[in-house]
This record gives sequence, C-alpha cells and structure tokens, in this order.
Amino acid sequence: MGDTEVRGRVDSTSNTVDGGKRERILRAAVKVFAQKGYFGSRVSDIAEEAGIAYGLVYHYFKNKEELLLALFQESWDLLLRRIREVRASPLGAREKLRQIAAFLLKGFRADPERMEVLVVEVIRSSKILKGQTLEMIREAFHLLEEIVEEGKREGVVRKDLDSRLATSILYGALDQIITDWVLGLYPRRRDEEELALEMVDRIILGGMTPPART
Amino acid sequence: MGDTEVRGRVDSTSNTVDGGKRERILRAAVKVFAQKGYFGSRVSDIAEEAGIAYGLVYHYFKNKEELLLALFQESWDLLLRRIREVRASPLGAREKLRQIAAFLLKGFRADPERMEVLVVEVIRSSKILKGQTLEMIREAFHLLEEIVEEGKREGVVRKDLDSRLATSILYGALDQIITDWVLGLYPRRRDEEELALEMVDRIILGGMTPPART
DNA sequence: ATGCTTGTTGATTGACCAGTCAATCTACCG
DNA sequence: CGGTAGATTGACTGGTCAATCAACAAGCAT
Repeated sequence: MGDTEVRGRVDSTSNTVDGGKRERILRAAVKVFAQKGYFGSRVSDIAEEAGIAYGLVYHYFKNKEELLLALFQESWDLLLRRIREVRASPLGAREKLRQIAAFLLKGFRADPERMEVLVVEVIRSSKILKGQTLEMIREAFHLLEEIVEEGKREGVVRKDLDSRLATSILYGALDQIITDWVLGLYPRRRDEEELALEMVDRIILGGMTPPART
Repeated sequence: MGDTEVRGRVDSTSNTVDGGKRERILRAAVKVFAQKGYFGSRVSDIAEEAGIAYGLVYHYFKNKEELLLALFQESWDLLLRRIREVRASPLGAREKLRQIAAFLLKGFRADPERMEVLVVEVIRSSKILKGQTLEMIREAFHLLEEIVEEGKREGVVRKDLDSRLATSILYGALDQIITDWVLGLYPRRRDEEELALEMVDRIILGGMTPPART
C-alpha cells in the first residue's frame, strides 16, 4: 500500500543519499500515531521509530501537523483513485459500491495502523482538517453519491432515497466496522472482513434496492 | 438534557454555597471541548467559560482527563437509559430500533455541542477510554444487539444476519450522519433530522427485514 | 466565639516538547 | 581539488499549560 516514493529532491538527478527517508518518516508516523494518537505522540518518538535524528523530520516536513496531513492525503488519495477507477468500470452500481466497501474493509487487513490513523485521528478532527483536506473528503463522498444516483437510473436503487444520506449511511457503516476492529471491542473471527462485507451488502446495499414488485 | 445534579457533597446535608458549580464546569467543558477539541482546550478556558477560578476545577475533578470522562459517562448514561427504556417497552423490534435512532438524531438538535464532543472527541481518545468507559460502550452495543435478536424471533429481521455487525452498521450510520452535521460537510436542510431518520429507517431497518415472499 | 470542614482564589512551579539552528557530513560538479 | 547544495545531527530555547498550594472565605456545629 502506498509505495509511491516522494523524494526530498523532486528531480531525479543527483541525490544518492536520502534513501527514501521521507517514506521512512511517514511510515514511522503511521505507527506512532496509531499507538499513541496524534497529540500523544512526540516528534521525537517518530524520529526514533524512523531511526533518524530529530531535526531531520523538519527537513522533510514543515511541522507535526503537516506530517499528519501528508499521511491523510496520501491514504485518502489512494481511496479516491480506487473510487474513480471503480466508477469508470462497466460494473453495475450495486457491484461498484460493493467493490468500494471491499476496498475499505480489505484495506484494514493490509495496513491496520494506517486505517486506524485515518479513521480515528484524521476524519474526526474537524479542527485539523483544512480546505484542501476537507475538499478531498467531499470529493470521495460526492463520487459515491454519483454512483448511488447511477443506481437509481439503473433501477437498482430506490428512487425515494436521498443519495447524500444514503452515501453517509454506507460510509458510516464501514467506518464503524473498522472502528470496532481498531478499538478491539470484539474478538475478531476468521473471515471477519468477508463476513462484514457480506453484511454490509445484505443490509445496506440490499436496503437500497427497490422492494420486489408484488 | 442531563440536568441530574451531582454535587461536590454527595449527602444533601449542609452545603448551601457551591450553587451547582460542578454542573457549571461540566457545561463549560462541553462548550469549550466542542469548540477547540479536547487537546486544544486549556483548563483555564473552561474555568473562564464557567466563570470560576482556575483552581476550582481541580476541586471538583481530579484532572482534565476526568472531566472528559465524566462528560462521556454522563451523556452515554443517558443513551443507555433510553435504550433500556425502549427495550423494555412493548413495541416491535423495528420500532424500537427506530426510536433509538430518533433519540440520537434528535439529541443532536437538543444539544449539538454535547453530541459533537461525544462523537468527535471521545472515540478519538480510544487511548483515554478506560475499562469503565469501554464497558459502557459495550453495553449499549450489546443491548442493541439483543433488540436485533428479538427482531429475528419476531420475524422482522432476516435470520442470516450477524446481529453484532448489524448493530455496528446501524450505529455507524447514525454516528456518521451526526459527524456530517458536526463537520458542516453539507448545508443542513430544514427537517434534516426527520429526513435522516426516514432514510436510516428505509435503508437499514428496511434492509434488515426478510425479503418479501415471492 | 471557636474551631472544623468545605469552597474558592489565582499566582507559582515544574515538566514537557515543538521547532530552531549552527555545525558537520555527503555527494556531485566544473 | 574547492565549492556548493542538500542531508543529517542533536543540543538548546522559548513558550505553553496542567497541576499544586498557601491563603482566605463561608457555612456549620458545639
């Protein structure tokens, strides 16, 4: 997940030192933020986890907040990409939504700590979210909303639903399932992700489809 | 909402001074936390908002964290009470779930700042949530789960659903809707709460009911 | 009155930590 | 080489703020 190397130096000339330090810092930040939360984490913790000197963090990032923002943008961008990709695919609307749900739920298995930071630290911090960031969230929701609209046109989604609220309901359900996992509220079963996906499909996607003609 | 007076002195003898200072502090904390977030709030902000001296906060609460905890417990206790009340009522399972959903969504209208702190700040501090607190969350979820089980027995909920996940899906949807409102992601419409309730009912509660016999 | 308990005050303390900076190092270039 | 530009280091600083505390007030009991 997220192996896009973004170097200190943008042009590919010179620079043999560095060795992807920026990436190292980001990965360390994910780990530390996930463990202690954003405010509970010291920049020195991150530096230590990354195995670099304290000051170097400030060579790559303006400050602690930028670090969290970069983290969010990188991860959310991945989600956005996937949503766009699915949206453009020739699948039916319901299957599209299912694919996106799967991406989020599987994403947790792939990189739980990153998901924890995303879900727990970033999305809820309206005080941190700035224009750029809010815009990315809005866009994801907007794209999902369009898929719901598409579903209405296809006849697989009830026309008496508010697409925006339907989108929030779907996203919220997924977010909560991941939060449950993060908080360790319940013992995880094997195939937990598959089961969760199935339940979301049955309840929410099922709940969106028009009632069978009688 | 939440007018249960809890005095510094527990027994009702003596104590004519005080004048509900503890309550004042709690209400001030709700306001300040909602505005600036837990970590962004200074204890002095809360004291100021409450119109009392800095040190007095520490007369009523062990520390800043206890304040957040007390806030959470007070509010969550209200939710728990309501869930128990509804659960014990003679309503059908689907109507029970609807009532609880309504309580949460209307609760936002009644005291948006309190809901904001609950939804945004508390979950975020999974690192702060201690045994006692986690237990309360678990209990609420457990009660909801039992109502879902009840629905299965009544035949208004599909038997092929995992009750626990169904519960998380319902709660998550509600939580997200409130989060949307808190973040101001969308312009609020009039009757937003009613519409939201209706959508949750159609999609999720509807999605839980067994498919019509063909 | 006298003393005890609880309430109330706000200045002070002490810890903590984000961010800076001057120094050193590494690589590359002409 | 000698020079330049970025990379890397970690000690230090300055500000912030949670928590303490000593002093004073208010109510109550005897």
